Amino acid sequence: MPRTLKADTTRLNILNKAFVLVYKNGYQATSIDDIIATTQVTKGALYYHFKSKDEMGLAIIKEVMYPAMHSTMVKPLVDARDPQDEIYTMMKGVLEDEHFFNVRYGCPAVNLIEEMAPLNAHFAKALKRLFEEWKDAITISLEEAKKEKNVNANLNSEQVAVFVLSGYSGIRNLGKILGKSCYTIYLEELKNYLKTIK
Amino acid sequence: MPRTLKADTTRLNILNKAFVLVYKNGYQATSIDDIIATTQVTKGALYYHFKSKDEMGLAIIKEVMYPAMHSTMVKPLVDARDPQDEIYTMMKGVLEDEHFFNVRYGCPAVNLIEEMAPLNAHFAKALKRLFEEWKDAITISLEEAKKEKNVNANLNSEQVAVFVLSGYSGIRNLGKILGKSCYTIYLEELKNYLKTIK
DNA sequence: ACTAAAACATACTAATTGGTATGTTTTTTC
DNA sequence: GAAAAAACATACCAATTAGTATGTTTTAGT
Repeated sequence: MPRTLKADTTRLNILNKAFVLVYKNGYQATSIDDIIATTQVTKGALYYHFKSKDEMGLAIIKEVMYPAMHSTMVKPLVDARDPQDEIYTMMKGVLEDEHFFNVRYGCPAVNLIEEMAPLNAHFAKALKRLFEEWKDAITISLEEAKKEKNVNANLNSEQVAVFVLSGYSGIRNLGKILGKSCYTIYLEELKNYLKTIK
Repeated sequence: MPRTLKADTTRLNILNKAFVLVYKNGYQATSIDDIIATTQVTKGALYYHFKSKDEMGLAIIKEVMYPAMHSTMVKPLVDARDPQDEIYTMMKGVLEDEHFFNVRYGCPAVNLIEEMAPLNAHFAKALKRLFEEWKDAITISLEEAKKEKNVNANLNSEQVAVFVLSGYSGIRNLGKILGKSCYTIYLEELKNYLKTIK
């Protein structure tokens, strides 16, 4: 449990650098030694802040991934007046953000689901929370749009949300083998699809 | 290079058992020792058939995954007369096949793309071939349907194919955290989407 | 300034990793 | 049936793994 500002800085330094390593190489392929090498933090310090690698991994999900995903994926949909437009814009923004993410390495959360969900129930639960919130944001925005007659009244909002999420997760995966061009193709067809729920 | 029938049997035994281990635990998390333990094949025999773990991994993709995916995903679309129907049926069949695949562990090929595409160019290339062929099968079936006026004439077939593939890959990922129910939801909305390309 | 806890540092460990060196046994070929 | 090659078996190895034991230094509270 960190108290001092310095300790907090150390903890965040570990979390952020470890996040990047895990993002690029996978969780299991990132060793504690890799992390202490790139953070310049000693093993004693690391194990003072986290009692195991898995605890650190969970902290990465909750303290690094969650806030990042929330602000880029969930927030843009809150109070959406025109979900079709806003879902597309959000998706385009996420896929074109090359600051945090890039085509080659996909999406940190999708990667971690793929690798760790079957192996670690705690990871699965934390990652599920991430995507449930995103799904709910889409669902709610569609339900609101229904009231304002901006989308088809007999639309199954949650069904559409799951469909959109699956597209995102999948194109992040395909991007790794097909390259960035498939993002553009996907976005074009997403646009077409969103038109049809009017 | 195997010659005898017995040697071929050993090789295939390794490949099939290793495939299952990799499918369930990931490639990097599956050790050579794990493989020799479950196959009852000694290390000497294994390294007689494959000169490295990566060579074995490539053989798994080409000799186990490729044929399996081809028969369940590509073949059903060849000579498709009504692609909307056949794409849906194929997808339903793939997602409901619990013999080879299951929700918890996702799709072997998707898993491997996620884990290995950024780390190993040979893996990426072999996996790309798999999905390119699947994509082409969908594209061609749609182009044929255009001629017979079964789908919209100004449809971008490849774009639809990429969109469908992304949905598949994504729902395999989401299935790991949301469980089997999301397969059903996804299939329902896929059906809706496919109606719109008429 | 003193003390206790917090924060970090160093040196280790036992287990596991992919791979190899050096065998023996089994088949094939002539 | 003998020689050669193919197929397999055993014992090892250096490197890496997550984690720990045992320190020292820094900070906070009085």
